[in-house]
Amino acid sequence: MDVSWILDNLNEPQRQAVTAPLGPLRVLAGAGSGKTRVLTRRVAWLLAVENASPWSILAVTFTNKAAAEMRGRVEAMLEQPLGGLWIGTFHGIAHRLLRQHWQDSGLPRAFQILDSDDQNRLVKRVLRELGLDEKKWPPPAAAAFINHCKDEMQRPADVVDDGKPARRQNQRIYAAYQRECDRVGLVDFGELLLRAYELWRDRPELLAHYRERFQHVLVDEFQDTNTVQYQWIRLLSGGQGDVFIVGDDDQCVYGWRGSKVENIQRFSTDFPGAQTLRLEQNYRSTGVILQAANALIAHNARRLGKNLWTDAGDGDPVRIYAAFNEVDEARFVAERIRQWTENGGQRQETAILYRSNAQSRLFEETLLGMGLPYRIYGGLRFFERAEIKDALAYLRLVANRDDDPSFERAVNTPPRGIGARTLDLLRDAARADSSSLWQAAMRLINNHGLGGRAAHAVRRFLDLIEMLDASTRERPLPERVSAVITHSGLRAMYEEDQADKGEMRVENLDELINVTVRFIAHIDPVIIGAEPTPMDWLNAFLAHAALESGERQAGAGEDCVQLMTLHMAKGLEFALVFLVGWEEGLFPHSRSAADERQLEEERRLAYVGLTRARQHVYLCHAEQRRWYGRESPQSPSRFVREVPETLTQDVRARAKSRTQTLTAAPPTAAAPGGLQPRQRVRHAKFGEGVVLAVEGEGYHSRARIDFPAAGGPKWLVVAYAKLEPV
DNA sequence: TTACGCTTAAACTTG
DNA sequence: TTAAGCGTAA
Repeated sequence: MDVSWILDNLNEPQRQAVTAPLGPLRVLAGAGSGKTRVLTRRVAWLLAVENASPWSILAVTFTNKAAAEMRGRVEAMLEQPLGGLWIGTFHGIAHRLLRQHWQDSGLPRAFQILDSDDQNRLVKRVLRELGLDEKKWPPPAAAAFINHCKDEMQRPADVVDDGKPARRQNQRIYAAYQRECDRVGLVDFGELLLRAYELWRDRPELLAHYRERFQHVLVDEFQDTNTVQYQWIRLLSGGQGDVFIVGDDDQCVYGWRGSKVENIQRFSTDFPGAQTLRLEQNYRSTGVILQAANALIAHNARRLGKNLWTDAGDGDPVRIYAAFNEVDEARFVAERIRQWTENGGQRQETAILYRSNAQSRLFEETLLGMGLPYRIYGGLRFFERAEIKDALAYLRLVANRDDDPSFERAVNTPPRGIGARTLDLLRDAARADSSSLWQAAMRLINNHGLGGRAAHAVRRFLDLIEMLDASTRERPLPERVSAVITHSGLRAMYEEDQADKGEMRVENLDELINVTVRFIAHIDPVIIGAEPTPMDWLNAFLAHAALESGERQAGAGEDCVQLMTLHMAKGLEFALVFLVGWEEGLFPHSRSAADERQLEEERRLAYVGLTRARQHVYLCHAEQRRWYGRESPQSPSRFVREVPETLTQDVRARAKSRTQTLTAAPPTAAAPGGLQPRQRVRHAKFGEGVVLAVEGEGYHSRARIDFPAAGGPKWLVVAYAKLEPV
């Protein structure tokens, strides 16, 4: 058979990976080494050469985006739909299993998925019920504890009591929270994975069935797996079988979310006979950028080891810009982007990558001021918007009256006179006979346990939900959603909202109806089952809303400068990249500095940043930065130093002043601004110092000054620095 | 029940 | 600096 189409344009290691004999295989795929290509070709290889049935293949990714891309590429390559082939996220596949085996999983047929917002709300309520002070036990911390336990496959009973009161208390909270979820049929994200694991672990006949079926398992971004994901894959494959994993231990940057970089490292011991292949040829960046990235990541101790190379030539040095302060940094970056576009470069080929979102503001302002269109990634996603969550809360009450998080959200949105006082009464009543808020509300009304006014308001709310359900029960999903948006009063509330966002929110509510139409057209038959009732459609849609919260909000269209965090940039590439705020405390973040493991993760993030660039990369740091409203001296990140000097070039004077430096007098002569080398000066923050050198003229004339008290020499822009002669 | 001023704290974010 | 959460006042 002619299989050349599968092997076209593959280099030797890629070809080895695609054609590898069946069995456990670990592919260490460096940044830009053709990882997705290898994964999709491997699927084609299994189908075309190994004669695998689509039914026997399971491909797992982390994000919906990656899953969609993989499905699209494989379908395009094979020019046929993929039938029984399962491609999806860990959560999506776990969800599918639980829907199919809800009884064996101990779940109600119409179980609902809690997103992290709902989870926080529920945790809050549990804390209140346990009589715990929210100041002392912040709900997000308790939720984090619960999620961490589930990542680590620990049920409340498995939490080891180390005698510490905090842990004991968290364990109690976890147990109470889980009782609540189980009572009402709510499943959080961690629960999806853990239940799916337990389903197979506790039902040998089911496990045998899926082992028989999924002869071929492929996992993308394996370095990001957490414990339960890892053990789930291990359980399915029985530690052998055809398991094809792809990942890069140097790009594991989600440790704080449960990812265990050890998983990709221990694969070879847990899967006996596993082979390892390395994809090290990079098709993205210049030689200098790769050498810089290699040198930086070499400072990490716990690595499998890998060296990226290219035959594309060295390219430009890594440019380092020491800005005076954050304003200067932003101005420099914007100015360079302007030059890039003047030389014919596209704005969308440029990216400003920062460690934390708070850094974006100044870049935004500066780009706006210069009239450069930009796009910020990191806003809310469609299903996370307040108005959408409002509408979903009503829908969820329609689906399940006992859904307390939704009850709390919907009950006074729009305001209908049911305030904190009344809600407290409902909560107390619900806790007293461990029922849902809905049931408590009904009882209180019947027992006249509420004041006349409150009772009337609550009754109207209950009637509203019942009406929404009854009147649309047999109608198609889009009509039900439309009815909820209108009769709940949400549409009217946002229409009356004179504030800037009201109009957009109404548009979003309308878009929600369109989303349901598209959802129905693309439904996964396994999820919806045969002969679905309208209620099945509603439940499936609600699960969809929780699992696929949509693209992150982004600004204007057209050709834009791209602004995002380093985390969001993973997987993307740009011709020109600015890595900004490379200062100790900011990057690496001060919270990571003390711990070696976390520091290594920060370094991997730096590695991710560098390897985003195809042609040009700038490392920027400021000598001084206004941060949290305080002005503070900053020192360059250790990561700047970890890039060998032979690969870097300091950017000093502006392009404009380059001609000036050519004609400028030697630095021993009197310098502009009245500063001269060896002169002693005083700076408000850095104390006394000695001028080492001066360059440039006018607004951007800069001086290198040694401040012994502030940790050594710094470049300062004379116009900003307010230096006093001593 | 809502509105305003005070206190506090501040990474990264998939499903 | 800013945004969110909370207690007190209207």
